[in-house]
Amino acid sequence: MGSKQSKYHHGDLRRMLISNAEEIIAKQGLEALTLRLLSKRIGVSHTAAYRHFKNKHELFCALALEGFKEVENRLERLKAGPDRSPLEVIRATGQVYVEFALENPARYRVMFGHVLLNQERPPELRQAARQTFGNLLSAIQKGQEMGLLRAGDPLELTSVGWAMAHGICRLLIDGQLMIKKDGQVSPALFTSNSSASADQDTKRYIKTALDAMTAGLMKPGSG
Amino acid sequence: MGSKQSKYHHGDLRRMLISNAEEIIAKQGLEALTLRLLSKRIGVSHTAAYRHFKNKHELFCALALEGFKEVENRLERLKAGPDRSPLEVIRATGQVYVEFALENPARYRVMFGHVLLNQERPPELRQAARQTFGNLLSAIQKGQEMGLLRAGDPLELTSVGWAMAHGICRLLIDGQLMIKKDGQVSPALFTSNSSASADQDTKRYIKTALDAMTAGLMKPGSG
DNA sequence: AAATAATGTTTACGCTGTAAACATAGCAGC
DNA sequence: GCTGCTATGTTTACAGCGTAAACATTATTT
Repeated sequence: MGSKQSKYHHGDLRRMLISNAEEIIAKQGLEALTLRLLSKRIGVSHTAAYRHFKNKHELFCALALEGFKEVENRLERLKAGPDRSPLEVIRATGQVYVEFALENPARYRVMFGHVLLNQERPPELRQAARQTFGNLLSAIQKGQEMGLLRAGDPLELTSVGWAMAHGICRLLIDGQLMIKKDGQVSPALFTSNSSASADQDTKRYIKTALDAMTAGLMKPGSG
Repeated sequence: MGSKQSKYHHGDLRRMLISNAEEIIAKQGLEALTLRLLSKRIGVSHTAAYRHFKNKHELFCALALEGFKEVENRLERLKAGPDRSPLEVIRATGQVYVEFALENPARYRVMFGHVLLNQERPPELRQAARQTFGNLLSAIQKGQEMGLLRAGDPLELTSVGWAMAHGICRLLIDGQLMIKKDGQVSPALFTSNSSASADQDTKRYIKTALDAMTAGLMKPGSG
């Protein structure tokens, strides 16, 4: 497995495929990722990837898995901090999601879009997704036990919270929200193409959205 | 413009392209829509569409426009009914969105996904989108004036409400939520591919989600 | 050392969007 | 009623895509 130049055998191709794919989708977007371009970029024949992934879908699954690991890392850091109330945890979890999405829009789209859902997902990926979801679930369960949140099936309520956070992420990363320099928020569909969003105001929007999300999950009348 | 058979000139191709495209994405999904298949289906050469649309993007824009008109129709029906409180209007608007999305998933994806945003949108489409958004906006403004909703920039709050409704739609139409026959909700990413969702329980989920959405928009402490 | 497995390349196929050149039909002005 | 113009088709061509099959080379196992 000579890491120098054995010419024929690359030695570390799988790793390279994943990391280069991530760079491509980060810089050029999801649809810019083609197996042929990816291969050319690495300097390998355009079918070499097929020795490591059955098809493009499997590459996507691998990318998604990396993404879930990354999210999990960030959430771990949260849990390592001081103990917090379930409400704070829910909010912080949402924050982590949104931040991750904004920093990795295409990756987020792979993980939570419909791309993966057309075909079968490998068990590791399903496990990773379950674990990520579990973080929010347990916080919500705790919140319900303490009487802070809406009653009912915790899975359902978690899915509701997830939907809200997801909606915020999607609108932001799809560029649907134009947040202008004067602080005005307006849907991009309205406008002509001249995306310019002020970081400061994006933060304000996220704050309001997360406030509304947590408030929506709370037991009515406990605001 | 003989509607019979002039062989060469089709006479009504533009209309046919749009309606057939809608059928394709409704039945086979968004990525099944190719200009070549579409042309073949209509019985016309594979470049004929280019006399009516500059490229595929323009066809998408036309599809989106039809979608916005349809949503607008449904919202009109709402306004034609008895007067309602802003909160009821907001809720009903969300309901219309979610129902439309569930009935027209691929169309919804065209309208609100990132597909359209990479390239310039024609003015009519922007206007239609603005009008659709305006429905929610005016309800929210009214609700703010009446002191029912969170204070602050109405555009921002509307975008928050929109994000929540959008999140619900996306999770549902992307098949991210497995709503099982026993009423259990769980993310599809967890599971193996065997989608079976019970209609009844989907309705229950939507109800909870819309409850949470409206509650999230309300002024804290007025629950 | 020989056999086998892992990992790469070459070639080929049918699909895609779309540009360019050409063909036909309908309409305007004389 | 002929002539040209414009709208709307078709044909041909090209580059890029995912991926299957056959082949080549290197690594590993026996």
